[in-house]
Amino acid sequence: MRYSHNHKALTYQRILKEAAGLFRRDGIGATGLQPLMKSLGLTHGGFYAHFASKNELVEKALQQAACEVDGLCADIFSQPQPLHAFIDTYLSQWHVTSPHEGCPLPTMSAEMAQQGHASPTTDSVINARLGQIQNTLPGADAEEQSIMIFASLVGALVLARSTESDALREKILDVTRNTLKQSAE
Amino acid sequence: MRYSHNHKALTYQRILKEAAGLFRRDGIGATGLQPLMKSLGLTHGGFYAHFASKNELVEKALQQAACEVDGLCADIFSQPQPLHAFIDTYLSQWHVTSPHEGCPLPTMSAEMAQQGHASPTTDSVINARLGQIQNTLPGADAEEQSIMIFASLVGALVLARSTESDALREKILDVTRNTLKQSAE
DNA sequence: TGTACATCAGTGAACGCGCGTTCACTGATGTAC
DNA sequence: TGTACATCAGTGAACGCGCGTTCACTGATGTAC
Repeated sequence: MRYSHNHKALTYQRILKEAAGLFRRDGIGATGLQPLMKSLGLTHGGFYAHFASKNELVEKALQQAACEVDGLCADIFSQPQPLHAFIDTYLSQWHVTSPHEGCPLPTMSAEMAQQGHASPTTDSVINARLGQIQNTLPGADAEEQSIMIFASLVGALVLARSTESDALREKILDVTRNTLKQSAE
Repeated sequence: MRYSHNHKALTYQRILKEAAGLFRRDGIGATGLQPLMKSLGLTHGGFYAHFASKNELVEKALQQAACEVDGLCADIFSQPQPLHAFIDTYLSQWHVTSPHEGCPLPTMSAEMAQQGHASPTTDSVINARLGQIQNTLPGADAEEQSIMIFASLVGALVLARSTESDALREKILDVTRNTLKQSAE
């Protein structure tokens, strides 16, 4: 082989990682394969040595983003993260201004659904988040509570990212954060 | 003048209405001006007799969508709609499958924010919905409650539209609907 | 009433551009002898 | 150790296409005489 035995696998991962970021930050449709490959110092023709089509990349990038966020949500020792920490992270300034590193549901999955390319990965990402929240809840209605909490988090994040006024954005984040945390005691 | 004195104004409104629907259903980037004009039986060149650019249309279409939804939310006698009715409408099967007629926040505003084209209209749409909910609430913390309720609605709608599994979608909608309605007594 | 003219909403070809995709090619490498 | 060869990740020109935008134009109309 021309390069080290895992050179191609490394390039594949670099493409995946970059795409997962750009798709979430700029949108899938707004991210061209040409600029994507160029940002990695490669030419666009080589893309098809790694993926059959842009659609395949989109699917794989969603999985990649899901894994990144899974890792981000689990703490260092793979213990369930306390609920208040998850809430703080999900509604942080960082998450609002860093969609390229954040939850792919309000960005990639929403656009994929709009284009009629729903993916089972989306459901598994939703279920992963719900399960993660559920694990921190004691009661019998933990599943219902987890859905309410996560829907609030997603909605507040979407609204916060859409607002132009800093005051309105802060109010949405603060109120949602505080209400969720105090209702969880 | 060539046509009736308000012919141009009518065409303007037809473009606006069609765009407000397509932008919400397919996305702004995925909606071309050529297909848009063609779907009205017009040619694309005439577009610029009505709007200076696609960006101007986007801004005006967001306002149009906001007005449509305002009208949809207010009841016939312009009385505030009962909260439970608003919740039922926002989380209805109809709203999930008819983004072209629904709230422009999870569709247009989210994409506009992603593209760096935040609009004051978005903030006013958010404030309008919050105010509408607030009017149905008695307590002193009506503002906080309205934010929590609306964030939950937006999040549940975004998640429901993204899911592939009917069961998961129904569960998200049902749980959010029921929990919000019973917590509002 | 009949004719000439000015208006202007809408036409459609053309512009440069970036898109996703294809493909004949390159050239640095590991392998075989 | 030295040379010839096969491999194959990456190159870059080219494809047809649709995009947003421009512009010289058409032709049905209301108005003026």
